[in-house]
Amino acid sequence: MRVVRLLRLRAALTLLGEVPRRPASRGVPGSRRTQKGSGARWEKEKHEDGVKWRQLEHKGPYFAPPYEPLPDGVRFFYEGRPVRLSVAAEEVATFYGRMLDHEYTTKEVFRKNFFNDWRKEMAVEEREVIKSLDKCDFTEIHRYFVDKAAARKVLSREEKQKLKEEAEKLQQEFGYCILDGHQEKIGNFKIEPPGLFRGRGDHPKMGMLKRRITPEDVVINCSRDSKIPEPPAGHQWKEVRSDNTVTWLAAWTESVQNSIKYIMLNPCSKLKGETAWQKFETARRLRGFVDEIRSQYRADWKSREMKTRQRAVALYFIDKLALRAGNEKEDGEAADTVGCCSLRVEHVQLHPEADGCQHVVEFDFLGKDCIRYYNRVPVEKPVYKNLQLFMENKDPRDDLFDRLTTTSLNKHLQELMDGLTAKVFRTYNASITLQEQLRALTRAEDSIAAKILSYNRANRVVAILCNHQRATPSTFEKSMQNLQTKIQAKKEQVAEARAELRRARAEHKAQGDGKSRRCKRFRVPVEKIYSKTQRERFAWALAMAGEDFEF
DNA sequence: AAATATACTTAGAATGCTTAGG
DNA sequence: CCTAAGCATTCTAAGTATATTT
Repeated sequence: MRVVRLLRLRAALTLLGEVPRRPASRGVPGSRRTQKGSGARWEKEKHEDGVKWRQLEHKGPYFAPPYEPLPDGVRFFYEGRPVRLSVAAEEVATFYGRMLDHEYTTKEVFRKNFFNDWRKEMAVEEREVIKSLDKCDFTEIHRYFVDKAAARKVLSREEKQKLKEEAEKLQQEFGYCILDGHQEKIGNFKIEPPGLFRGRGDHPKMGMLKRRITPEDVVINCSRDSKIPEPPAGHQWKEVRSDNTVTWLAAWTESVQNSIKYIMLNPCSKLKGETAWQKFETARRLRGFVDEIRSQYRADWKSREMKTRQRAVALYFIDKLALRAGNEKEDGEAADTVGCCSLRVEHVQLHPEADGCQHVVEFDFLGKDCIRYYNRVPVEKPVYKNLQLFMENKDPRDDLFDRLTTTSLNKHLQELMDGLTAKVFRTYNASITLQEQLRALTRAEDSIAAKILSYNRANRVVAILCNHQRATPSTFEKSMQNLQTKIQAKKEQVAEARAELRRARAEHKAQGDGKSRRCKRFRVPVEKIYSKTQRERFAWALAMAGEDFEF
């Protein structure tokens, strides 16, 4: 289950933590900051407005290794006859061939886009021959990559070790930068390799060729007086600039959506940690304004201005249901998904009465990543009445909030509280929910195992609020699952019984253990909850969270 | 004021690694 | 031991937010 990890930690620490007394990270002086109020330690060395660094030095990005042509024995067939492809066409063919067992290759849009882009890479003669994807046979190519993957798996211990060391060497060479005198880990130092675009849901561009990026596509950002990264031999950077108002080290434009991709720092870096911390401070500040804001939007439900009413109802949804803001998107460029402000009439249904409640709104729409949001919620009467009004004389495809944009909503929020935007409500409500759940579910005398169970349950509640979920398995996987359903059910029963036993044992042990019995209300060692990486990433939170920290 | 560009966060899928159970 | 389930990490698509341009 995926849950916004920052808020998880932040709120969890408040209630769970045996919090280590150690400095947050290098560059942060040793003494622990005071428990409430501003995060003086993390604010130290603050630059003036908009400036993100004084010094930035790095080695540039790591490029995908060049294409290795297929061995002669691996052939591509057209209409049953082997056809020798040019290197350029072959490379793109391998992108498709290796995906043959993926559901994508059964989708018409994917196939059409791939074939269209593939033909562009072909030589004239190839293009004259290869005219239909249905007549293409990539099975040998596919087999080749399957075998290759299998061969990797059965490598000897030493060979695997060698591969690991090579990866480590790469990490050492390209994975770090110097920012203001400190070494920092980079998040994504590798340029994305070429391949076929894997858009989610019904993406109109799925299958398109994501071009290979060369140094000539890449803009480097570093300090003027630093050692400028060397482009790979025989190449040049598109541009080298020195802009210290941004945090990225390198950038390029991706060929499918024409959007800019960035090389940036790892979340454990000071820079990222600071902004994450600030984000929580903003959400925490909202606590002091939220009552006022709520009575304000309630009053606005009766405003004479339609614009204001729409804004007030939308804000109510964002607050109550943790919906995303819902920016507009260009159609034809991406899958048809919506958020709060971009909801259409077809996405909501009004029920005067349902499930024994009055004024029920039924939401059914695709949100971020094409994850379905389905919910039936009783709402207050004025909200219901307003929705009826907003839907009057509209087509299903019309905007529900036709007088509202994310920009105007955020402008309004900014006036209510400095730094307030729509997404802050998600952070705020998720954090508050986790904290309340932890309070409700845990007791001081619980064993550590029981507390962890409560913690996981609390997170599940937050996940439901935020509609975090994985896509349903593909039809292929589904049929596999069906075959195994019976076995699975039995296994689960057994596993559940085992888990129960283990839990009982753990509890027994914990009860008997004097040390853990002395635990205070929420104490659980932080290692039990967060992996090393997570603890590094949230060093700032660990450093600032005191015994009595509350969100 | 609408469209566009830019920079940054969020989040699911894919992949890698560890560990529990046979 | 080996295997596979489950967790962690990596990858990159898809969001949000806002500044700039038209």
